[in-house]
Amino acid sequence: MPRARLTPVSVTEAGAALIDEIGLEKFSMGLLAERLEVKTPALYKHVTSQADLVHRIAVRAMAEFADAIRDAIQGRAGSDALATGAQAMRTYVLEHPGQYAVGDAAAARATGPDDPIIPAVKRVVASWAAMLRGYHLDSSQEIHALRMLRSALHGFSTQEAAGGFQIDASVDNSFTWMINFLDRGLHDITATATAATTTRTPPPGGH
Amino acid sequence: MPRARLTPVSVTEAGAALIDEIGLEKFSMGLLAERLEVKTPALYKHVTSQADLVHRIAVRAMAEFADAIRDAIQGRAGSDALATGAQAMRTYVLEHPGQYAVGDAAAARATGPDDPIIPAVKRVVASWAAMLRGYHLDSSQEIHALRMLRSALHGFSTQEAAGGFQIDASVDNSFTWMINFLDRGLHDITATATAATTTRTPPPGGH
DNA sequence: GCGCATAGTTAACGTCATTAGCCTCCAGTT
DNA sequence: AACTGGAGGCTAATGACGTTAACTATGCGC
Repeated sequence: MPRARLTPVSVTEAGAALIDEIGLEKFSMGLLAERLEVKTPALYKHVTSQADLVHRIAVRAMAEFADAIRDAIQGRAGSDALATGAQAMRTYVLEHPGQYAVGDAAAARATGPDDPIIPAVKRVVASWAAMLRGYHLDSSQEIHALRMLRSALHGFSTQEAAGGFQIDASVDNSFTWMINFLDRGLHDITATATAATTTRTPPPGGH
Repeated sequence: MPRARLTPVSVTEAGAALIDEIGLEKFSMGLLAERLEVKTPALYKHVTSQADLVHRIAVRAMAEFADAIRDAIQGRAGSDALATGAQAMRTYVLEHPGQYAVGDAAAARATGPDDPIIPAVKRVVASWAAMLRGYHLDSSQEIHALRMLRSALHGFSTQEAAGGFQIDASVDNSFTWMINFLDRGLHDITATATAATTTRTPPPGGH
């Protein structure tokens, strides 16, 4: 049995892959050790606890997620940036459901400003904010549009990943429909920018 | 120590309350037994396993959730029904985060058509569908609008419940803003019903 | 008052996270 | 090439938790 096989990074990577395959509930140190062809206690030479390992996975996941969103939006603007970024998010969640779930949970209960997941979360928010800038929203509405976008994309992606959409046909169509809906609405806000912002905009007279 | 104190229902109710307080991760049979002033194995006289108990909690939660949505929408239509139903959902999730999470998870992996959670899920969907009918959408778009609505409301509520919105100020405003945005968009679809449905509707000429 | 079905109890087992203590391999020194 | 020290892996043990088995006691129907 040769030495120097595992490192904190390699353990984290293997854990990330495993958590995508079997989910956080079934994830265990024993399973990960087995996959690494090592006995369970060996893992503790590289991570201090299961909680520590999961947090490392979360940080790594959020960083990769931030990269994916940034790369998708890069060089695009407006509707194009929205559609591409949204698809990138959906793809990431579908391909890495466990990592996304863990990253999202860790971000929500991030301890302090020194938690290494915070920069990654900030990069995600910055990407979405940059994307929204293409719609020239009133600055007072940006925070609301951002939260709506996060909510809609997060909700759709996680429900799809969890198998929450019964008729699996046309989920693609539903997603693009939603993106079109959001895009149209964001454009209309800009178009009616001088009207009241907190009350409903009257429907346009016709097409 | 008198007899005949616990029942499957009372155990489920106590479990539901506990899971809201401490979350699914920290939930354990030992803690629930302690709260019921009983030793752990006593619970197994009323539920067959922890998985069984959690599933009972899920079914109960989904039924109560369905009731809340139905009651909120009852007797209302259009924008009013949307706003009230959405607030009812948000309130339920914020007040019962553990139960909602468990119910949602159970619904996603519902085994067969004989799973008792299915009727409850169907009632929820029926309520949303009835609400959407007030917007007179093209029938081909209903499924997409429904999924978008579920995604947005689910995403917003769960992220808020998890503490995912950093600046906690104005979360109320963000929610009503989102509801207004969705309402406006749904009205606009109806107004431009004869135009192409899968491509973006051109922005209205002006206000 | 008597029995018995049932709710609850104690004891025990298996699994998992975690820790302690040992062992062994290999890098760098000589 | 032998020496050594530290790092990485292993076995054994502990404690929490889910679960089962076997026992006990209680209160309802006769």
